Amino acid sequence: MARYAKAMGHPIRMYVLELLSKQTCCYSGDLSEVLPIAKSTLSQHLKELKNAGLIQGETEPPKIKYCLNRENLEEAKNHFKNFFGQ
Amino acid sequence: MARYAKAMGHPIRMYVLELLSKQTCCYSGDLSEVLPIAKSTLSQHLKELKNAGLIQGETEPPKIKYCLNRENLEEAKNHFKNFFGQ
DNA sequence: ATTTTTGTTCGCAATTTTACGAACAAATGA
DNA sequence: TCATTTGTTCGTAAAATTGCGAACAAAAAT
Repeated sequence: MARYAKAMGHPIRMYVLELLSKQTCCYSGDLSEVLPIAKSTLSQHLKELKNAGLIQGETEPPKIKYCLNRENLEEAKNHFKNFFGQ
Repeated sequence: MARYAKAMGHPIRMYVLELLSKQTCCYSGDLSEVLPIAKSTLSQHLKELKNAGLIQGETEPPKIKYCLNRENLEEAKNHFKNFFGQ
């Protein structure tokens, strides 16, 4: 759970997650246009979200389509639900 | 929300929070006995949890009784609930 | 064949986090 | 009064995080 929380513990990453929870998928290029950070920085944040298992990237050359990792997100959800209580 | 998540993003801090959610309150001395870290390190983690608004310490000389900050925890809960959906 | 688009990786620097022990402060107990 | 208990703060060190631009790679478009 701490691992999930840690990944969620940055505004940029939280922004990405919330966006994805609203529109199923997105391209990192779209994010890059909106977010006030360098492409390389965004790439790192996406990598962290991926490593934490919260998102997954489907390569769709030359772009990459990012989606939530529903399975792990469900697991995370249950952890948080359990902790906070209902 | 990222702020709450960040505070929850460390195993020691998560351990403290889960303990407090099970037994309403505890003394940091009790934690110190169980956790494999120095007192000063524990003190720092508790301070972070306090700064994030997740716990509060009631001074009960010479000890300090720590409890969850129910109000803020409720706020955090709602954020997570909202994010994860139900 | 080149150029463009898209995104990653590589160095690098600055900052933050994590952790420790020593020193300190406050209240209690002998 | 002096020692003990409890916890914080300080200084320090190592590691991780955050962020950038430059260089790179792969596919698409011209």
